[in-house]
Amino acid sequence: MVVLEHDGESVRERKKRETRLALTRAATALVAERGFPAVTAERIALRAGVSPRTFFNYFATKEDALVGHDPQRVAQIVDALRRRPPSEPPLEALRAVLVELLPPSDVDPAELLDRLRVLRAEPQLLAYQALRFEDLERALARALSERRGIDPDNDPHAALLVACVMAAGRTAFMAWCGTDGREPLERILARQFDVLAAGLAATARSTT
Amino acid sequence: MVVLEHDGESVRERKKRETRLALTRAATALVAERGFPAVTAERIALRAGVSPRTFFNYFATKEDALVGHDPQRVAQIVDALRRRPPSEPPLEALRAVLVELLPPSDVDPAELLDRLRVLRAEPQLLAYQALRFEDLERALARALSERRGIDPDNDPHAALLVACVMAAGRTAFMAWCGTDGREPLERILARQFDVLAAGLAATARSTT
DNA sequence: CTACTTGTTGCAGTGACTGCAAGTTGCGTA
DNA sequence: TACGCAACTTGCAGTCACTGCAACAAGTAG
Repeated sequence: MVVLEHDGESVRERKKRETRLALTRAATALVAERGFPAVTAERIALRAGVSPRTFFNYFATKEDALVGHDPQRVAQIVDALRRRPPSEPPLEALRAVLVELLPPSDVDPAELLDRLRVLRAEPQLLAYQALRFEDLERALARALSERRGIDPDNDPHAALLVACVMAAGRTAFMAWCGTDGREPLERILARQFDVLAAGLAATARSTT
Repeated sequence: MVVLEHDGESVRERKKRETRLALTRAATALVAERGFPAVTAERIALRAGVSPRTFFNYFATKEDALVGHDPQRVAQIVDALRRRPPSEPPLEALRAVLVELLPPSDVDPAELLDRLRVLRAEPQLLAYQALRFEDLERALARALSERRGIDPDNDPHAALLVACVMAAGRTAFMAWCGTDGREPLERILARQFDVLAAGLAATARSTT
């Protein structure tokens, strides 16, 4: 149970962060024990030591407590993509940006693993995570189309490329979870990008 | 408003099919008018001329009335994949199966387009659709891993390949919707597969 | 026409989620 | 240190998604 450092924060900020963390921990533990549908928001709140109403001050949905979203993060990644040199091939630009920024740095890896394990077992949560990934996917596709000067709403090439890249991200997270975190996420992510870059046709033929 | 042929069906079967169709049509129209969150299950039922309770006899969730799932379909596609010759490269096998079986044949294309347009505008529905696609994705990844004799729960290669293939499917549907159905879905789908097969790296460099 | 099966409906109940109107608590200021 | 503002927590009442159950209606097979 690692508590990451956060200096220069007020008492208020610390309390909020603690409550938020307590809620996601409670949610993760309860869902691991009983399964997502059997866990009520009320129970999560009580285990975390706050009122049921407060739960919804922190998370808009039960799913949010487990998946966790961060609009800033999307903006950060898209900005990084925009700052890449225009001459760089899109796949390389995406790779550079995502390998650096996709692995969360502000979360304890052990807890992230716990949450991923729960996620993998609960279809409902997986769908919710897909929604979050799709936010990023759309934003990236838009940025990429603009970069190439094509109408973002009708650019199947960019859409496909970005979707494949996000697939690399998703599968890397899952594979990382499969190794129980023993192999660093960055390396797995890099390997998935290698597979993509080498061309799926070629890779698919080999038996690994 | 095309009503497809269905012969040899009993009165019961016809009524059920009609009610189901009325419900999805009502749902599509209402959501197009007011947006998904503003539409209640009750209103959908009333517009379709059935009681609110009956709505939930047909669909487990509000989303289902718009996205529509079909477990048989997943099984059908996976079976088709299993019947492919083992020597065939995975990407080609997937392509052959999906180009033939992914475009729905039992739905009026105009209504499908309506639903896709609504889908594209509503994040919540998009997420639900992602869940449905993920069902298929998981099943295909499993079949592919088994075919190659690898543990299905830890085969990032297969997971990535299938995810990319499903991305081709998803983006093809969206691009088809973007052309208002003027270009046949099969052709767009085939083109997305061409992009995949040619290797993303190469394609991404070109400017279309 | 009768017995059986299948589908519809209303009702009551649970739980997710929201807006509102109090309280509490941290924090800058006099 | 006491005051007042702003932010956070809480309870309450309400809406809506969704479910199980039991009565009822309608199609079906003999």
